[in-house]
Amino acid sequence: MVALTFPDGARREFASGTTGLDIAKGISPSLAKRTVAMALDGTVVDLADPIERDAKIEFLTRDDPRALELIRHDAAHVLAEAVQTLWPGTQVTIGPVIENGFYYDFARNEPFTPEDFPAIEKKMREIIARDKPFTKKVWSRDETKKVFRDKGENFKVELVDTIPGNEPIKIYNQGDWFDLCRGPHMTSTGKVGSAFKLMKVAGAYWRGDSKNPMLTRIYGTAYAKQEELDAYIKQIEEAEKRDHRRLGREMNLFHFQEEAPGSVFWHPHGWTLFQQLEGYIRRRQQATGFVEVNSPQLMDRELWVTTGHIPTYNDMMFLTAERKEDTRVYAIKPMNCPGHVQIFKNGLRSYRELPVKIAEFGKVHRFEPSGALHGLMRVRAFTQDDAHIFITESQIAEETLKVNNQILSIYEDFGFTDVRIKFSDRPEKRIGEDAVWDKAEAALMAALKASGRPWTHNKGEGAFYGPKLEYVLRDAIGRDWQCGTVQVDLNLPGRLGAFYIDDHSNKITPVMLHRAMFGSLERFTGILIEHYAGHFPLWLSPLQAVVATITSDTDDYAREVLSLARRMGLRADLDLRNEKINYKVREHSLAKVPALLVIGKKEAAERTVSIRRLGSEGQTVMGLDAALKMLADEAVAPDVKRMQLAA
RNA sequence: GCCGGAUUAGCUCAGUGGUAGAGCAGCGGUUUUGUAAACCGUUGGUCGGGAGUUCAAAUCUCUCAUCCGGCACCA
Repeated sequence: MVALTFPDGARREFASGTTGLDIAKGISPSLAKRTVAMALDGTVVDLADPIERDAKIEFLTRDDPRALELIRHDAAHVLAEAVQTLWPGTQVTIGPVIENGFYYDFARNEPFTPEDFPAIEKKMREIIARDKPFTKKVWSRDETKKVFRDKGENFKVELVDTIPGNEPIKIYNQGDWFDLCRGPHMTSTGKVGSAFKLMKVAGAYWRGDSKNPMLTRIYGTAYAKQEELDAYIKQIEEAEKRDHRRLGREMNLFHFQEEAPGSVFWHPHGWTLFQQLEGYIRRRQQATGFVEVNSPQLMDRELWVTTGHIPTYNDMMFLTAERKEDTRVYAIKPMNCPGHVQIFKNGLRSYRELPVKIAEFGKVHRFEPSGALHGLMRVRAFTQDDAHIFITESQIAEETLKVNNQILSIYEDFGFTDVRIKFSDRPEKRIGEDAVWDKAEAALMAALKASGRPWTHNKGEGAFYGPKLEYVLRDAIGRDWQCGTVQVDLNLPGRLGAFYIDDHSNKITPVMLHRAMFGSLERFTGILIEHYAGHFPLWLSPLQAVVATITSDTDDYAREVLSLARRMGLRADLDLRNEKINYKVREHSLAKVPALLVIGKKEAAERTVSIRRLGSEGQTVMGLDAALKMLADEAVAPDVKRMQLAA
């Protein structure tokens, strides 16, 4: 007998081996009909599974949030059957559930195109309408491999070998069609419903390795209800509207062109935004003891051999050509650290000076693979808010924690509170002794734990010279981008011969922390464009106010308003064009100008302005001085505001 | 880098082998206007670059470049 506890707290006994379906039927036929799966002690399993031990039992209907994964997973199976029915000979591989849907990877000589979607979706609807039950069988390893080998499903054969020896090999049937699958599944294909949609096709390497053949991946999504699917599609459309590449063009912030793939042409407004961010970081780091430097763009290639960059990243570095007058080859810096070590090394350093915190808004160049380029988010030339902190070993945890706290405090100023932190430890390709890595990882982990923030472990993803913490922000379209980072480096300072004199007159190699807060200013600008959907807070907005006239009679007063606004430090423009005020309001609203100062005869006569704020329908009339003072106050950066309050 | 798609006026896009188009923007006029598009006129293109097929190519083929969606990569 097994004792099952129901959600209402009732506890009943059943014969061991009774299935969830039996129990549901015993409660009520309609419950059995609505139930798609069950959860035993919180783990979702097939409703047809026999129950062998005491547990808490719950029946899941389609509407249960936990059933969404099942709907999508079942949809993936239906997709696979549809594709194999339409194109016999296509091999199936894997088809997991992902964050916003599912995909299935197929091996077929002819690639699929989105034009195939209607036919595939039609076939999927047929399969769903047939409503065949999902049934599970456990096969032996050899039997499974033979069946799939005979079917020509070579990828599935390979997959069987990756399943750990102690796990059963499960086969799920839906009618005649079957697939190797971990499960669980719902009771039948009909439960998938009709709220699904194929989204896109893409190439993807078998088992995620670029050395393997490329498969065709079909992405799809599915929801319990049509309204939820519609809402999801709507949400994607809305996200596309705030895509930074689109807003960058519409707001005239920057552009790219063929001659400089992956390099930004910053327009005046975009550059203003960039400079606000740079100024913000400059103030923040200045307040915590960083000093700013500037190091050479080009340095001898040999230096980069010493650091280990050339051996690790040769293909991704830009190098100069040899020339008659100078046969040395120079590398365009892909990182600022070697330059900062040179500055640290120039002159004798005492332990009393540590920590030495050297910062630079260094522009680095990296030959990123062509397929990786993506607007401002992934470029070949970018500016880091980079710094290197030279410390003793005993200072690692304390200084790392300080950096961590400043990064999080900075993100908060922009409204990012949901920040993912990743801890990345030693990669396969690395420099330095394992004992050194042990120390570096332990110190970094201590700081991470002290921060009290949630984090995830990114095994083997550290830099070649040390472990790191990465701070990840999400863009409008749901893609994650690494911004800040702090890395413990027990290798490079030694390689470059840096040392300080300790309290016993010994030469000691310092530990170096690499840190970046925005990371790439280009990327952070892109993320902010999307985060604010172009509606920047006043302190960041490239153009803060436009003075717009209604008739030309008031041009002189408008010019005076502009000049006073500028004298107060506001970034303002003047619109004296011979256009109706409706036209001007529309145009500047679309350009996302935060404040519109409208000047008519009344305002000129009374020395007032009519302020219309972006996003509001109405306007308020204020005295000129008060209006400008209000805007100037609001235009103060959040960190400056705090400094003013502290003073 | 790999798979697929795209590239026509400043922008958004139409044009499937036979004389390159529209809307918006721009420019020139008229209009002096009260909070999201006044009216009239008009400029603008080696159809991404190169090669080929053809009497004839924006259109078909090849190739290169860039961009887009994924994958791989990301010091």
